[in-house]
Amino acid sequence: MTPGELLHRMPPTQDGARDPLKVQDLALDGRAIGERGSRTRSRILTSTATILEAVGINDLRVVDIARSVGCSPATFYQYFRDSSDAVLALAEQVGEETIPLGAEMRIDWRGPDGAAAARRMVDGFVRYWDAHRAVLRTRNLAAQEGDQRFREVRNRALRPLTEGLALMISESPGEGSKELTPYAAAAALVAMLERMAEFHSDLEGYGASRDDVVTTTALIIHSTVTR
Amino acid sequence: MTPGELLHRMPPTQDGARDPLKVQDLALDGRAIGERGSRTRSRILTSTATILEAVGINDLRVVDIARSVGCSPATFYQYFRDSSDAVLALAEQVGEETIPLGAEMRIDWRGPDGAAAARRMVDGFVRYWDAHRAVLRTRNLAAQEGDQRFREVRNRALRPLTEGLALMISESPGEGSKELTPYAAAAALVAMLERMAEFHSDLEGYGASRDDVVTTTALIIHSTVTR
DNA sequence: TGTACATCAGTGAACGCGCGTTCACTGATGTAC
DNA sequence: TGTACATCAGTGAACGCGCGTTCACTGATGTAC
Repeated sequence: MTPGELLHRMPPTQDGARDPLKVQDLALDGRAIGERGSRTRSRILTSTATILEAVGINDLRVVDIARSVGCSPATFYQYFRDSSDAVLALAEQVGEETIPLGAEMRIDWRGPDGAAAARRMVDGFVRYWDAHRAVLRTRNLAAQEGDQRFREVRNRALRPLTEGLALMISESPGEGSKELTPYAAAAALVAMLERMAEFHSDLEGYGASRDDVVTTTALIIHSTVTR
Repeated sequence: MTPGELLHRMPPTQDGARDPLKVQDLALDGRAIGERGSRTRSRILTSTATILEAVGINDLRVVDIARSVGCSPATFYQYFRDSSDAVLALAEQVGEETIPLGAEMRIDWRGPDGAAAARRMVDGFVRYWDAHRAVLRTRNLAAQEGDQRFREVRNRALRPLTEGLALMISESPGEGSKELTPYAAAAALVAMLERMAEFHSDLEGYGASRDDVVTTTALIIHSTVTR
């Protein structure tokens, strides 16, 4: 049973207002969203992702999304404010998936499995990008353009990595790490990691395979964090 | 004397065609650009840069540029195909300025002045970004969106850095650098450098000063290249 | 020095496309009794 | 089991804004003689 269904079966409260915690289950015109509605909503999201991949955010049109879903533009506006709102919802979904990558950082990277753990993290991150390239690219572009909503979604998604790395650096006993500002270094490494994940296939044109990119990136991160 | 003036005083060739090397001095409707015209062209570029800074490329309108220059939109179209064409011209101008940064890489970074040279390079690069933030941001956004013209301009501008770093890594005698793919590592480091230059002021909110960012970034680059 | 001519430079006003968005409506589904 | 009612869901068609772009034109400048 979906949350939508659940809400649907709940009696309205005395003044007709709904539980504020469930406010996300209201359509934008104030209707409650039932099972059928939430299926439509996710079909819209699926189509949005497909079109986004094909044409990019600048040419993403509500009319095209609606056509590809097989509904009227008016239906789209029941669920989303505009096309960027739908993309934001996609970015939020996708953002969740970084959490498992944070697990590699609870291993001691100075230990015998350290370099391998770093490599697993990088490899996982690149695979994550390969799976969601269009949405992640768009999220980052919007964030870079200054859109606060997308910045927050991005920061939240990257937090397991950023904080994991910053912690490692700050706890590092080595002499070399004294000069590093942990948070700045972590931000730098994550920035590098993201760009490599985004563009690794471009580098193949210059003779660096996907594997080379992963190895190289992991090595830089690992050695910076454990120096 | 500007190239425009020079052309202006040249006699037309027999068939009325002009030297193809001077084709950039023709307006888009085929007229030759004289002194007055090239002054107008650069006023348009100046206004474009100002507006770009204020509103970003997505809200950059030909009409607004024209108004701010004090001319008609039709005049704009004498010199540029559209607003992105003007931004491209700006990006080309600004791109030239990375050349001096490449000089720091002709120093031996393993030597006593190595770490300082790396720091000077990073510091110079951050200052370069501070001076041209709006144009560089826009150039990179367009490049990331896949616009080939902007990719080329960006790659050309970064080439002194990318190639300098790749060369250093490939010539490095150290054991650790054997695992690095020089070109991939150079691309990774430059990516990191760019993002730090772009966002260093954002990091101040997290307690990392501009100086911390420069030091940290320089350290990561230096130690990766000389390991 | 003056005049005719070629060429460079700039423009006002409008056309028209493309898309976002909404309105007033019909249809589908669930529930109470 | 049937019927009335409330509520959820979806829509066709159109309005209208905002901007890119162009046309047919006037004005400015330089040059030949």
